Amino acid sequence: MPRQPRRTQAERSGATTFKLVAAAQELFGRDGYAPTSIEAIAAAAGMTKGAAYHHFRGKAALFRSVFVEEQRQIADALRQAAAREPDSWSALLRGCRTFLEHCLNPAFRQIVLLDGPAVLGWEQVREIEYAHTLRVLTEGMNAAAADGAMIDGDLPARCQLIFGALCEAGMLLARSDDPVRALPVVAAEAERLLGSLAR
Amino acid sequence: MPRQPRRTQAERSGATTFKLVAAAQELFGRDGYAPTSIEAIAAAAGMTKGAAYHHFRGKAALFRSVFVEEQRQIADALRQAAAREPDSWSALLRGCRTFLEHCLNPAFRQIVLLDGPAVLGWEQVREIEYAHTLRVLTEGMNAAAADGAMIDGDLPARCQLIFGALCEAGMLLARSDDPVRALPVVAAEAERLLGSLAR
DNA sequence: CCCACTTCCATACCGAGAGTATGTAACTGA
DNA sequence: TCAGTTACATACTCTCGGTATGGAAGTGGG
Repeated sequence: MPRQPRRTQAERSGATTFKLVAAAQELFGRDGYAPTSIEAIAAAAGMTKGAAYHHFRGKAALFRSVFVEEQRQIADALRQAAAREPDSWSALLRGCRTFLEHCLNPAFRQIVLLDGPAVLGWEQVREIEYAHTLRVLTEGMNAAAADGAMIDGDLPARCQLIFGALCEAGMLLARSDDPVRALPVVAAEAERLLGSLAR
Repeated sequence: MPRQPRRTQAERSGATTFKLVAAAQELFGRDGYAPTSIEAIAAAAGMTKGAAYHHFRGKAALFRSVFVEEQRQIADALRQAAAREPDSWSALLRGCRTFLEHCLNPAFRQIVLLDGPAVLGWEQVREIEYAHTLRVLTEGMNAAAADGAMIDGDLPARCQLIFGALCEAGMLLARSDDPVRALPVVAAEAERLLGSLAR
């Protein structure tokens, strides 16, 4: 009978990668990609560089995991918010507002909006986003279009444009003097933009 | 009577900074910010690091000059394109299309859309853009609004959102399989977005 | 239970590159 | 003419990403 190890390999591995990604998310989000060293991340996770380089190809790969994690989180938030709305159109509007609110999180802005494109390149960012944030947006738009609530056009391209507008709105909002008071006006403008696409 | 030097200090200084910025624009645009070393830039400009660090605080400062130069170039292109249009609204549309075409330039995308925000931060990027690209867009929108061609709302915020949409559209366009054929459809969607704001 | 094998992680090391210190040539102004 | 400033090169340091190596922990077949 094989003796039982205190922790299986999968457990060890999973625990350390989780701790690494969590620490990286914290530091990348606070200080940005370039000023954050792998060594600092490993130390914050209670280990050394060796562990990090064992589980990740390099700094960019670790960042990628953090980026994906951020995407997962916001996609979840968007889904939940949209699910509470009665119809496809109001779900779309609610999603936009939720996204803007999420942009008040500095770590999200730093990782997803500022560093993401530079570190991963547009190709990869878009690929990841299309599996999360953009996916939710696309589904919402398709639903609205299917309900006949939206004027005709190229929906994938439209999603992309709206998404770009929302990202910019998020930055604008977050860097305003009083984000809480600026939210309604920015959200209103975003909804006006979206509303103008309504049939 | 002071003897005439072959070149005045201002001439020397101006010539080297110009060569440095030109070389940096070339390399940053082709390879990106991180993979481009100061030494490589200086060498391409026919000098050593010392010159670069004499005229610029550091790598980011040199990049900033390049970024500003890119902004100047596109702002000029936008102004020229818009000036040929008969009315404020068609000038706005023409400007959007010109911006999209400009996004086909890989160096512009790399410097302005990908690296800019990560290297300079959103604050600084916005400040520079507001003196160039966003300034042109704002003027165009104000003119259109003054002509009564646009629905009411917060114009500064609207400029920002439209600008974000255009940037995303530019990336989408540039990375498509056949940019030349994709341009009409993306431009159409952008113009639909803008057109929906028409009165 | 044993033992070769793999996985996990730490320590030691290497090289690239950003930034600094210092020296020297070119220009300036009194 | 010459002291002082500006422009630039050379030499150096130091941080940091990445690799090589060694050992500890877990795994699976006998």
